[in-house]
Amino acid sequence: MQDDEKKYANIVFPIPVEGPFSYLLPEQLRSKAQIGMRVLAPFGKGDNETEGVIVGFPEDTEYKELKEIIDILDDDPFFSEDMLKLTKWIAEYYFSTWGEVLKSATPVGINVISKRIVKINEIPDRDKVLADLSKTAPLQAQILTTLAWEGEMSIQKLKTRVISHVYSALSALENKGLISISSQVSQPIVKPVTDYIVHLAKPVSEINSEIEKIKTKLSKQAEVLEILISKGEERLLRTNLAKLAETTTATIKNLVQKGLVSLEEVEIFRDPLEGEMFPDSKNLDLNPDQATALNEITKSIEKGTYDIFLLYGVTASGKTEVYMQAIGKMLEMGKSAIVLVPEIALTPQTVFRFASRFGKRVTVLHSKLTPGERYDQWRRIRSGDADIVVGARSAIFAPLKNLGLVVIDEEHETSYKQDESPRYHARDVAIKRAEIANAVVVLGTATPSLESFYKANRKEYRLLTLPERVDNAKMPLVEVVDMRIELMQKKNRSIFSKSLQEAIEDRLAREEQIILFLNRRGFSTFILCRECGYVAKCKNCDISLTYHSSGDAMVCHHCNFKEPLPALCPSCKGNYIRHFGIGTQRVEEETRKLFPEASIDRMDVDTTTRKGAYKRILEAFKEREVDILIGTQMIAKGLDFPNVTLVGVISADTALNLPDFRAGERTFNLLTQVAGRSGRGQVSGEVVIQTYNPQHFSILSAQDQDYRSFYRQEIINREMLLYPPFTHFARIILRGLSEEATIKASDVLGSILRSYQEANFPELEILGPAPAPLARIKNFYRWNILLKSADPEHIKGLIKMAFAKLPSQITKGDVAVAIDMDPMSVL
DNA sequence: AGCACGCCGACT
DNA sequence: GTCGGCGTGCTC
Repeated sequence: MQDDEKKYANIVFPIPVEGPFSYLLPEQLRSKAQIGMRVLAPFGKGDNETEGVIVGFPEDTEYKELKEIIDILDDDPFFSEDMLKLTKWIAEYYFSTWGEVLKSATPVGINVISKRIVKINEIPDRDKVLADLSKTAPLQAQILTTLAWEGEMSIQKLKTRVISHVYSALSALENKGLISISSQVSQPIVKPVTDYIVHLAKPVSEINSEIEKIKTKLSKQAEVLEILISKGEERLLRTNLAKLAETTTATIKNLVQKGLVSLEEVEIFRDPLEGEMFPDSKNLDLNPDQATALNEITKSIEKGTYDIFLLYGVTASGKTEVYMQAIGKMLEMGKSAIVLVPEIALTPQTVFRFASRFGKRVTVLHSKLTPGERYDQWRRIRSGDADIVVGARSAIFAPLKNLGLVVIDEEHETSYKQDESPRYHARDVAIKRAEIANAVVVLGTATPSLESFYKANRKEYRLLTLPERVDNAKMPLVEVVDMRIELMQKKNRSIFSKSLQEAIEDRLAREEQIILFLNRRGFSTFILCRECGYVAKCKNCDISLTYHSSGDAMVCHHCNFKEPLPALCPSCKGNYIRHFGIGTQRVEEETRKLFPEASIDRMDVDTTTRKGAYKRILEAFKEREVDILIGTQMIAKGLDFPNVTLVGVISADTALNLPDFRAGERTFNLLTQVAGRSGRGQVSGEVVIQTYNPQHFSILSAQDQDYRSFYRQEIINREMLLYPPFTHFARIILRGLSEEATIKASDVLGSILRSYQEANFPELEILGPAPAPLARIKNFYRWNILLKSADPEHIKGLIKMAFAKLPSQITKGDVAVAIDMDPMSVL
């Protein structure tokens, strides 16, 4: 299209209303405007200056009174056409809007933020006006008083400071001429940072004689010059040079003024890996299975065709080495790669391996980065300076050009699903992105999700198998201990079975390391009065409180509500309040009691809140300063410590009894993953799993480390009950502070859905409405409606119809409705 | 989401 | 008559 034909532009905004909206493109912006650029445009009743994205240039529009785009914010498109296509697909599949998906695909802090500013006008007799107002309109008086103090403030701030419903009062005040309201745009929070490279401005001989002159009186200046000479061609940044000479940049400024050095301005990229050392690493030798897998992947890469591989390799089978060598091939072909890892697995270990192999071409993206770091890495990726991205879920939106490979490590991990809107699954988004870019996807795991293995069996994915551990390491021997027998027959009331206790003693004697795993933090799981049966519950949630020995408090694991442990039963005033069930704190205490000579550490959410704590604990364990590491699922995954030869699972039952269709899968995954931490080195490993359900197939399959056996049984269950992968679910969650309103809204929505379903989608099944298994969280009542169909298009169709014109009865009483497509759980 | 408009009970 | 609480509807 010719520039002068680009009269209109279609814009999407980050609002929950589906656009796009058409605007007039002023003549001076027509040559610059391109699809994917961000713009500023007046939007809504108050013409608020809002940031949006150009998604098209329509030739014509039905709208008569178009507004004009104010400005274009980018010099080249911020979103590529591929990325626009991908985000549009996400919006449609996961019931979000295009604009909202684009927003969540943008690094935080770079948006312009538009605010409505309220300003108090000059009022001749302010005190009198205020006094009159406080009699007739106290709210207006309150707002005016607040503004008199502050001068001006945003409506947002006013809402939090005074009351949330301020609009009618504001318009009344505006009509009286007491205040004025205007729109104000603030610049992005994060900006590029610059620094200066310091050059010698004169020949070295002249500088040397200058050094002689100033050596005694201006020793720091002389030192700076000496360092510069010694570094020769190396480009030194002003801040680094000052640090080296143990001085400030003022010293360098003086040298500039004397004409001895000159400064060259350069842009700095804030680097999350700054200051860390990564020794070079070379490709390792592959065993035959690894070589076959790599060969298959490489063939697809070379053909440049869209292909999906499921790399099913047992724990410690060397999947990462396969990924890295595949990436190596990719780089040779001038293409780029994304490696997605679960947030929890983004340990220094993973980053270390990639950075050692690929150096500065690697960048990391995860939630712990500062906005500045994230923004800069984003730009490094855009410029092609970094072409390998290792990151958590949202790194799937990294703006790589010429994408050739996407690796999803631990593809079964539920943390790949975002639990707020847009509720996308990064694995499925990755597959879509690869399809658009004609790239190769590698899904790696020791315990494939039922969905992925099913697709591999149906040849939708290509299955690659690594059945052996690398370096001839053996799979660990797993013993399952029946804790019922332990109690009934052996009269053992300890949290440790005889087997586990003996195994620990044995390893301690041999100076090998031990991991004890329990997927529940805190000290106990619930607090009960033995006289009247009272159980301490959270006052905000429908959940019993967990006792934490640190701080001697009862804590809610959902909302973090804390309460001191009562001395007497609050219900019957008896003094038989006791706590039951075990958490990691209790395990730590019992372990210390039983093995006083051992060095013990614990790793869970409670011990890793401080920055760097995570790294410190793992570092100490790696250096073998710690014999026994106790932890939650944080230690179940990805850790590679060759000296660990025993893993003890204190209780395998925590996830098993949850009322969720993935309970069995989750239990098998967790047990297999944690068992995989044992015996990764030369000495073979052992695992002891304690359980009250020793006959359950999830536990028996985990004992044999036999995924296929687990799959064969679980897939039968899924087929019988028509659960995924045989169907798709959409879960509609209704949430409200009033139980009555929540139930009412659920009923209304349920019957609307049913009426459309019967007429249009007879095979689609509607379950509920019913209270969610966690029926109250943080004071909100929760009700579920589940839609189930083999065809996700039917679910989409039904939801579209039912939500096209929602009666007000649903949102009345502040009931919020959320739709979760392909939910990870129904809790 | 964010904002304005319009309806209606409560209070001057 | 206003005021302000609350539901309704629109945003190029």
